[in-house]
Order: sequence, then C-alpha cells, then structure tokens
Amino acid sequence: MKADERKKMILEYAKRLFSRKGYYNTQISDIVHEAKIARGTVYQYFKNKDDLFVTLIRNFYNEWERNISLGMHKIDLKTIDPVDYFFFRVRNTLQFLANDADLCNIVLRMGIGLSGGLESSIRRFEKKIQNLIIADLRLGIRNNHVRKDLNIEMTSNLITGALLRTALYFFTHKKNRINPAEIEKITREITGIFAPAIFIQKNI
Amino acid sequence: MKADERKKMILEYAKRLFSRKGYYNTQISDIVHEAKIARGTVYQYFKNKDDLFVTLIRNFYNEWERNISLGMHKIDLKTIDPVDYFFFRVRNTLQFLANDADLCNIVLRMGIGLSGGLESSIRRFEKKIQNLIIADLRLGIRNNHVRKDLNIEMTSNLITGALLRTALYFFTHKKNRINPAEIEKITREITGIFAPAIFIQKNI
Amino acid sequence: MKADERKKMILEYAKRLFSRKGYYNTQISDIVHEAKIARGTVYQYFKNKDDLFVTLIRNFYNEWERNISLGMHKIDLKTIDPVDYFFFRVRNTLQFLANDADLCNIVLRMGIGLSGGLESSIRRFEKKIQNLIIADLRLGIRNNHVRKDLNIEMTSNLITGALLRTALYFFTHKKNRINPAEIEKITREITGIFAPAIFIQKNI
Amino acid sequence: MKADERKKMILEYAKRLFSRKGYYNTQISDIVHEAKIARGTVYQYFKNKDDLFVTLIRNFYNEWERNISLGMHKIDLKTIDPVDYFFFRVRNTLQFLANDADLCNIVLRMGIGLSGGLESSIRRFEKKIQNLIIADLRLGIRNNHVRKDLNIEMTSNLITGALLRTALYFFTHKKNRINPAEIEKITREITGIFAPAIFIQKNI
DNA sequence: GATGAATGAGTCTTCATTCAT
DNA sequence: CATGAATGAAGACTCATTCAT
Repeated sequence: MKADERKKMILEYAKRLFSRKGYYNTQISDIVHEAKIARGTVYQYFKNKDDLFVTLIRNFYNEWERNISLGMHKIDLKTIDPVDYFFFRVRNTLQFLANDADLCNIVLRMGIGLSGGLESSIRRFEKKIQNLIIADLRLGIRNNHVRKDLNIEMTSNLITGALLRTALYFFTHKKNRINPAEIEKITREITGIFAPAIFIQKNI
Repeated sequence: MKADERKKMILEYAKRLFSRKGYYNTQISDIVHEAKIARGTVYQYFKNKDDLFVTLIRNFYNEWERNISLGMHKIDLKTIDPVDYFFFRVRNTLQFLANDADLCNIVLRMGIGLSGGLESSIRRFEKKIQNLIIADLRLGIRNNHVRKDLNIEMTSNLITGALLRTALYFFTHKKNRINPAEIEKITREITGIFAPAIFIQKNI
Repeated sequence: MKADERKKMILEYAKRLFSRKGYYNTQISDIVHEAKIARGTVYQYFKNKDDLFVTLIRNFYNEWERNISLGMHKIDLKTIDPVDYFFFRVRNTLQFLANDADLCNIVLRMGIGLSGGLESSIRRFEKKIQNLIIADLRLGIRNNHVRKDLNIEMTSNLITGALLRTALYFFTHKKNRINPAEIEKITREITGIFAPAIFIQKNI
Repeated sequence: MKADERKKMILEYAKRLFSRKGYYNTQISDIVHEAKIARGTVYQYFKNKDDLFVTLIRNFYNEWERNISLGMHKIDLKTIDPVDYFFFRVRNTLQFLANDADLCNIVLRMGIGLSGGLESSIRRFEKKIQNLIIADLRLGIRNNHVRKDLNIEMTSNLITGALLRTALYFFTHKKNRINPAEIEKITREITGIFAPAIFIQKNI
C-alpha cells in the first residue's frame, strides 16, 4: 500500500477509536489491531500518539475552513435578508458537522483531560466558531440588521452553545444518518428561535 | 482529623486537580502530594480512583437536586408570568453552577475519554437538565403560555446548550468571581433572547 | 528495607552489571532480576536509567575527591623529596582505583557510545586526574624539582595514560584481589620509569 | 555505482557515525540517511549491523599490520641505536593512528558496552600493540640494550597506555590536522621520557 | 487510622531486519 | 541491484493498588 493511503487508513481507524473510547482509552494496540497492521507501522507515519491525534484535528480544521464559507461568496451582503444569511451560516455549519460524526464527537465532546497541547488544539475549534458569530453580529449591527443593544459576547455564547449541542445531539447521539432535508428543517427551527430576538423587524 | 473531615478534604483536593488536569492526567500521587497525606490514606476512604471520582460527581448531583427548585415551591404556577418562571429557572441553574467552578468544569467539559461507567456518570447531568427543560416546556404548553407549534426536543437542546456554555464561559474561563448581580444580568439577557420565540405574547 | 539501604543496594547491583555488560547491554530487567525486586522499585529511587548511571559516577567522583589527597596534608612541600611526592600521588590513585574494580572498569573503559550527557559525565574523571598531574608538574617546576624544559601537556598525557592503563590492567583484567604490598610495588616501578626523565637529579 | 565502491562508501559513512555517536547511538537509519541510499541497500552488502562494525575494525587491523613495520626491514638490528629503534616504533604507530581520527576514536575509546564479540574485536588492538612492545623489550634485553631488571609486563602497560592516550588526545580531541613534523616532535618527547629508564646508557 | 515502600501489569516507543516490487 | 514499506520483538517507564509496620 502506498504511503499516502496507509496514512489515511490509519487516521481513519484512529478517528473511530478516539471517538468511541477517547484518547486515553484508545491504545496503539487497539488501532493496529483494528487496522490489521504491525505496531511499528503507526510510528512510520506518525511521530507518536499525540501526533496522530493532532493530525486528525488539524485535518478537521482545514476541512472546516474550506467548508464554512461554501456558497457564501455568491451572496450580496447588501441585499440579502439578514435572516437568510443567519440561516445559511447555521446550515453550512450543521451540514459540515453532520458529515463526520466521529470527528464531531471528538471535537465537541473531548474536554479537559487531554494533556498540554492536545486540549488547546481541540478548544481552538469552539473559539473559531464563536469568533465567526461575533464577526457576523458586528457586521449585522453595522448594516442596521441586528439590534444595536444586543450583548454580543453573551449572544455569541448562546448561539455557539445551542449550535454545538444540537450538532452533538443529532449527529452523534442519534444513530440513523441525517439527510440534508432534516438539516434544512433543524436549521429553520434554530433560525426561528434566535431571529426574533436578534434582528430588527423592519416590516411588521 | 476526624474521618469525615479527612474524606471531605481529599475530595476537595481531588476536585481541584481533576478540574485542572482531567481524570487521566491527575495521579493519586498528585492528590496525596497536594493534600500532604500518605499514598495509602486515599484508599482508606475510597475504594479506588474511580470511586473517588464518582463520589465527587454524586455529591454534585445531590447538591444540584437540592438547589434547582430552591424557592420554586413558593410560586403559584397558575398566576406567575411564564417569562418570570423561565427567568427563575435560568437564574437558579446559573447560580448553582457559579458556586463551584471546578465541578462546573468537570461536569461540563469532561467528555469522552473516561472509561465505561465514568463517562455516563458525567453525561447524566446534561440529560437531567434537559429533561427538566422539556418538562417545563410541556407544562407551559398545557398552561397555554408556550407556543404549541414549538419543537420541544429541538428547543430543549438549544436552551441546554446555550445555558451550559454560558456557565462554562463565565464561571470557569473568567477568573474573577461572579456575583449575584451579574448572574441576574446574565439571566435577563438569556431570557430576553429566548422568550420572544418561545412564549405566546398575550399582551402586545 | 529502608529507603537509603534499598537505594544503595540497587546502585550496587547496577554497578556490577554496568561494569560487566556496559550501559546499553544492561537492562532494567537485569537489575531487578539480580536484586530480586520489582521493576517499579528502581523507578522509586531513580528517575530513569540515565539517572541511575549518573548517580553511580557522581558517587565515584565524590569518593575520589575525598581520597586523592589522603595523607598529603602531613607533607611539607619544601622538604619532601619530589620523587617521594610523585610516589605518594601514584600510590594514592592506584589504591583508590584498586578498591572498586567495577567502577574502575566503568569509568576507565566506557567510552563513546553513551549518549549526550552520559559520556561527558564519564570523561570528566580523566580530565580531573590529568589536571591534577599538570598542577603537580607546575608546582615541581616552581620548586626547582622538575626539569624546566619539560613539555607539560605531553608529559601529563603520558602519565595519565600510563596510570589509567595500569589500573585497568591490574585491577579489572586480573581477577585476583590486589593487596597493598602489590600496589606499593607497582607504584615503585611506575615511579622508577618516570622519575629519571622528569626530575632534576641533584645528587649524582 | 560498482559494488565495491558502494560497499566502501557505506563503510565510510558508518565509520564517521560510529566514531561520533558510538555503536548503539548510531542507527541504520542514520547511515542510510547520510549516505542517501535505501534502508535495504545496507543489507545487500553487510549481513547486519554487527557485520558492518566488525568489517570496519578488521580493515583497521589489516591496515595496521601493513603499516607498523613500515621501513623497519631496512634496519640492521645489530647496529641501530636502540633509542632510535624505540623512536621509529613510536613514530610509526602515531603516524598510523593520526591518519584516521574516526577509526582511532572507535578503536581507542569504545570500551565496554558492546555486546559479546564486538568488544573483544576492539580489545584485540590494544593487546596486539602491547604484545609488540613486549616482544621489542625482550629483544632489547637479549641484545643488551635494555636493562635486565625491567619489569616487562609493567613497562609494556605504561608505554601502551601513554602511547594510546597521546594518540587519542592529539588526533581526536584536537580538531586541527596533525602534520608529520608535529608527530616527529611528539615522538621525540615520548622517547625522551621513556628512554632514560629503559635503556642501558652505554656512552655517558 | 496512617504510612510509604513495593509491586507488576500495561503502554508507548524504538529499531534492526525482511521482502515484495 | 535498489528500494522503502512493513514487521514485531524488546525495552523503558508509569501508576493504581496493596500491605506490613
């Protein structure tokens, strides 16, 4: 097997195991046993267990960065309905998270208990998502779509928490695969809950 | 030192360490070193490391059960403004979590990565809080305060996620102690965000 | 067993094994097997294999520093015959090295092949002994006992090499214990070889 | 590249690495990386790591045997000044060792810590050189040049130790290349130190 | 009850060697 | 011949737990 494929394959098995059993309860033995390869092979492709884990997370980020703004460039910020904008953002995020339940589980659930660098590598994701929300809220205020008296720090926390928990709940707890239609429906509900309190209702 | 005090003291040190470093990165050595007691002493009071951890969590639950309905019995569900009811619930929850940043950190952040029973012992808290919210929403619908077309499963997730993240953000990330006035303010903001979409607006 | 005794005992077994098989061919398993203790016990007393080794060497140095000038303070440098002074120095050194064939073997024979800090910790001994010789030669020149045209760097190397090799040869190669009388004899021979070329022959 | 050249090239890289880092700290990886060849190629030319090392040492011996008596056949043992004879021997030995600092380092410094056969393969060199000295001393006694009361075992050790340490000191510690003139000078000093004690001074 | 020395199963990691391409 | 992916035995080190004092 070529180096590239083998590396990908090891990452795949590791991801599943880390997701199901966590970092510390996943042994290199488990990975090589599942992948039916020799113990040393893992170390040909990854410096150590940490490296394996961090590579997984890094890949996740890269993927996310590529996906989060998918289709957004077509949007004209001046003319789009701010509620639609919110809707797009939420849907893109959920769609992305729905793609990989294992990574979703790892990134959203693994909390403290990872030593040193590992934890912060995980935490970064939440920060990134929250920063995006903050930026969007500020943009909305400048464009007169979002209520000026909104507590941005607070609201960004509420939305981030609500969003991530929804993803975790629907994409990892529930076993059956989630289809785009369902994500559309979930997104509509989330938008319905947050929109009234956030946006300036122009045409009532 | 009396047996009871000694046990409490060990739990206290363990809590701080588990909170800061996680379960797997906290060694019995760390605990006995911090507590300035002998290695074996821990085992006089706890069957093993797991027991120590589970006892911590169990105490947390008992405390929570005692606190969550604090002052609620005085309320007449027939006459209270549903928004006030929501407000009370949120405040009680936040107040409770604000009391112990370490346990807050453990319960809200420790995710997968705990073997077997440990994880589920942690997960139970989120389920309990969500069930409470679901019960409250149903009650509201029966009493004609909450919109009938609300997706309860969905909404309970949004509120749970928003609430827990807020608690984590303000009570563990921020170093300075949170005072009741601040909690009051935070609670008002949360209520302000969720109320418009959840409750039937009778008097507009 | 008390901590102090146990530590000493482990060092003793480690010394013998390091001496006979070298650093890399001595496994922690070998040590615990010989000492009839558990694997972990070694790590209760030493941070790691390196630490065990370095402790051994450090003890050797401390011992040497204490021994090298043994009985020298009684000597009046102005009146003593310089050849006798040389004789005393050589005898003290040999006597010290004869006491512990294993450490002698480790310090004199273990060369390159020890990673990083380990090697330099060994090398220090040779430097120390050579520096002592250099200091003595300079002293001799100042006191008009040693020939002024002597190449000190060169000569110190010759004496160091000759001395250490003799120690290695007689104290570790030969199995039978060396007694003081033999050391006396060896010392006389060494003195006999070097004295004519080094000292100014006053009374011929 | 031809098989012969390739083998020589691998030996060259191995020698440098063994000399700098020792046997156990030199990995096959290091060698193939330095030589920019594939991992398996080494095993096309050498049975294993041991074989690589032993070949290195064997080459050294062959070279030494060829060199040690260089120019000695022209000498008439009956007429040559014994001090000159000693001088020639020392110079030849030093000249040979000065040629290859890396091998000098390996052979003179690598002590215990090599498993089984490897160590004895190294030790042989010291024995050979000492045996040569012993033979020369005996020859000197027979020819009435060397003092009859000399302790041969002892003296051979002193000379061997002095000689090897000098080689190590000047040819591996010192970075700058040693030229023939310097070797000549060093040889003269060594001869100056040992000659007075060893030879019968006929013409004073 | 308290102590802390001792235990040893369990893990990660290394690295010489093999072998199909 | 050359390659480099794969192997797996071997070794260092950790740490929860026990138990004699």
